[in-house]
Amino acid sequence: MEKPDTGKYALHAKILKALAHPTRLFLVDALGKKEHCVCELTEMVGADTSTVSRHLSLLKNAGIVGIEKRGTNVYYALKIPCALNFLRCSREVMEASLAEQIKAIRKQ
Amino acid sequence: MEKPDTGKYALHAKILKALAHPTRLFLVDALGKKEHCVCELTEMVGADTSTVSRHLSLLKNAGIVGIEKRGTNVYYALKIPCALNFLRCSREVMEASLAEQIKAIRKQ
DNA sequence: TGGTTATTTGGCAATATAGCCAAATAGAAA
DNA sequence: TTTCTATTTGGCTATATTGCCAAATAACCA
Repeated sequence: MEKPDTGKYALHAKILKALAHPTRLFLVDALGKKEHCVCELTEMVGADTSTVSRHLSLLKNAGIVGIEKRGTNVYYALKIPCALNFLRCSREVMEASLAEQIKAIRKQ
Repeated sequence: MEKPDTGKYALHAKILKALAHPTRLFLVDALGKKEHCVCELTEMVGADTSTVSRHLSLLKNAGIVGIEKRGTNVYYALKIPCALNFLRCSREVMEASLAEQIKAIRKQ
């Protein structure tokens, strides 16, 4: 068994970290349906443009989304469609975790 | 489409965040094979006991692992086996992301 | 050219996270 | 009881993350 902080675990954690934020999950969900420019996403998210831009560039750095410039707009699109499967998959974990937590509360 | 910071996305992000650390991924991997006490895990991880204990309690709060006290030891076990499927699933994302990043570097 | 719009980036403050050491706690055994 | 071991928690520092505003940049249009 490999120790943590070796490549494998660090890399894996990096990807999870990139997705581990409500706004970024929202963005990935939205981009999974179709590409959007920053202004559209800003409108959907309801935060400052600069904030949304930073979240998007973080996702870009993780290799999850890509960009295409058209006119003054920058269009973001999901580059890794399997990220959606992964999210669906992790939602099961979320639901199971929730169920466990409810059980734990009842036990108190 | 639901806005971020509503329950669904926040909860999902919480679970991902709990897993988004090299040491915690390592711990989940180890506990996926069999239960372990903190001292065993500390040995495997190679960090301070207090650090490992804190990572474990974070996983416990997320509902991912559970404990059983036996003697002076505390045994941790994976409470949500589907977390392993999820990790396998997210590894695909990691690999795809890596491939995309390599492509991006080549383009420069 | 100058002006307008979309986006990114610098800078800052608030907050969260991670790690260690040392102290507190819990249980087992002498 | 005291002592020992395993684990958790308090306290601290260092670092990372988030979000906003304001300034910089980029691409278009007049």
